[in-house]
Amino acid sequence: MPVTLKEVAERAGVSRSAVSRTFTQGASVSDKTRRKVEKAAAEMGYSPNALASSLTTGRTKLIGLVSNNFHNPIFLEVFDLFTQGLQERGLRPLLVNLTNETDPAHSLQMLRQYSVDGVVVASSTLPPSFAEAFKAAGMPVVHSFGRWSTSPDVHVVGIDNVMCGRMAAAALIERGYQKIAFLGGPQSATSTQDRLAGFLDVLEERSSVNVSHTFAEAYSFDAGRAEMRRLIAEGDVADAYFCGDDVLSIGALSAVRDAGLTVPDDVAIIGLNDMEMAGWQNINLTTIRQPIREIINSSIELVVALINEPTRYPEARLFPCKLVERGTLRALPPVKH
Amino acid sequence: MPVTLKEVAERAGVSRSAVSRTFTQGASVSDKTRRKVEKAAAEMGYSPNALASSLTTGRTKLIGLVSNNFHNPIFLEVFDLFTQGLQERGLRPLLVNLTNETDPAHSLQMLRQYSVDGVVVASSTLPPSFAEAFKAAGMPVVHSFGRWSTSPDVHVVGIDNVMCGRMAAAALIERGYQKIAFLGGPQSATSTQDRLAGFLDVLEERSSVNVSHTFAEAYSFDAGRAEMRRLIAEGDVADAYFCGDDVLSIGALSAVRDAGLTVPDDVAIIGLNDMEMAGWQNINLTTIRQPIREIINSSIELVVALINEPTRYPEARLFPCKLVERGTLRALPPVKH
DNA sequence: TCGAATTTTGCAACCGCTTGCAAAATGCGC
DNA sequence: GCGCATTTTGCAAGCGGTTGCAAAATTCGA
Repeated sequence: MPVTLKEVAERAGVSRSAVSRTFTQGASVSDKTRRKVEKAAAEMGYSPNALASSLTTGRTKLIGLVSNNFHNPIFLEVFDLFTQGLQERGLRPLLVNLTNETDPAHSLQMLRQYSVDGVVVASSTLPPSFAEAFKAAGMPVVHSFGRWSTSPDVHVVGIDNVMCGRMAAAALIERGYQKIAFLGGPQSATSTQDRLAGFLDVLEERSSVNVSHTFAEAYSFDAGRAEMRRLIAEGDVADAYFCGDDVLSIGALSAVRDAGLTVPDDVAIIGLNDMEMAGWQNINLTTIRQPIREIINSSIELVVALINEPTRYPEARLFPCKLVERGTLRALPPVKH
Repeated sequence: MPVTLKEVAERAGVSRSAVSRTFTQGASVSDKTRRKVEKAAAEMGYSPNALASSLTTGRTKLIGLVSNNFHNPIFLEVFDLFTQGLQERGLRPLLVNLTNETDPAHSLQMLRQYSVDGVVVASSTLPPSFAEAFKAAGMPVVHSFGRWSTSPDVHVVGIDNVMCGRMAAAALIERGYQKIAFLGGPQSATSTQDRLAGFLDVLEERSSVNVSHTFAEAYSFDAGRAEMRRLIAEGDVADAYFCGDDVLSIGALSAVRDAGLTVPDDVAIIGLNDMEMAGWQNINLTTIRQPIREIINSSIELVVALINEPTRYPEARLFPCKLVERGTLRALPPVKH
């Protein structure tokens, strides 16, 4: 049904090569034939079949976007930025949903069947084994939101979660909180582990502050709420919590308020991500902003670079995070002179 | 780099056709050669190149998923269900982001270049012209969340928005509200128009109730909040609002509460969608549930059916919605005998 | 205007896989 | 064990493009 190169060639009265060349960047065609071809192509509504050309060029312009976080609102932003960023570069995202998927082999096969040019693994909870498996199969891969310290061979773009943990701890100390806790995401997530490590790193030296930590079962509202309810029921509530991420924070917040406690006076909460919803006035969450847009643009640039330079030396691209002050942490005490 | 059919054939000591046939359903191969081939394939880690085979079969197993709603949390659920549903059937979603896109021609080209087998347009705000353009280009297309009444030629899967408007009106009347309003999404969205039509349909006959309506600029928190603030500032607040969708409702709710009004006593709100977040205890929104899972499964089934039967007579598949009672509407008055 | 240098063009092979067709192999009944 | 029907197999062409190479056309200098 769709019109092919051959038909355009016939109509334009030129060879198939001529048509092919007018549609490939930097090929040698005279203005005259180019015009003939373009005219014919326009008349017939021809556009080249990217898949057919991929056979000979070895490039599909397909980028696999694999993720397992389809319930965290932050991922809407991720998808939006990724798809737009890829489209702007003439690339197409092939989405792979890894929910309930534990074996890299299967996803690898899905991607290989479509010979994607590169893969972006966007997840802070997927183990490094996924990105590593793709890399081992010879695919350019970048792990966005991943941990770089333990997978030195795969390109990572994201933030320094340890440093974020430190930043959260510092913010709480500066504001004078004494009984402080970490309410993390799933313990198996590298992001959780690192945030906790940085957090403890700062706080363990301070003998004056009381530190503790627990984990929620997932980065989700329900998990955050359940864990906070448990803490409240046990009667061991801290003054201030650093929560694993924003959606967890919102869950925790709801539990705190349901218990009749006020925020930030009885219990303070600081999140991480700064997803759109964190700024909604009825949420108004103080949080550490992860620069999603920069991470994603950089991930795209990197995976594209990798396509042309597959043996490129692995790197970690880390972006600084910033504290976004809203209503769930008390204000800084006035500076003394 | 990746291993090809030819290499497997050589290793297994059979012809290329034999290898091809062992990997295609229902082809005739003896057990003996099948075993030989499978052994060789396993040893070499071969998996067939879907794109190459698409050249001859005319099927890419790629389904275009086009949308423009990348900021409405409901779409996370949509993406999750779609990608999982497609994967289960051995299909792959090719995501197309139509944010800021007004011309169907460009998206059409993107889809055609990759010769997708079918397209699902998932949006209640995209004009019917998109789905129609795809259909005109000979692509199997289903418009999920679309309006069927004005595009009788394209397959639509979704809900009856007019009926939902009626349902909302009835719910408000049953509960004895007297001053009632519709706070819609963008006026250009077919979903908004239809919900309003159904709403007015029920209410206009009732001379005792006071009805009005306005529109927010988008289906978004900010738009809902802004519109509700405007209404409050003008001092013309109704007792009960039917909001365009859940995210709009949440925005409106935040404005109501900021103004010191209580919900549902001073102002009641009913949304539409029942996205995950509507059930969060700190939101607790009474809303009309749109059966997303059913809509999406049905959309997938339909687009798959369309692939094999392109001239299939167009149909609209509408799923009933249900009221989900939570905390933003007062309870039903007791039944009188 | 002519010949050499340069650019443009078409041919043909190939990318990885499928499939109609005819030949080869197998199965079956007696 | 034989002849026939049936199944399995390989050949070769083709899907829609790209590209190295050599021939044809153009450009350019003198």
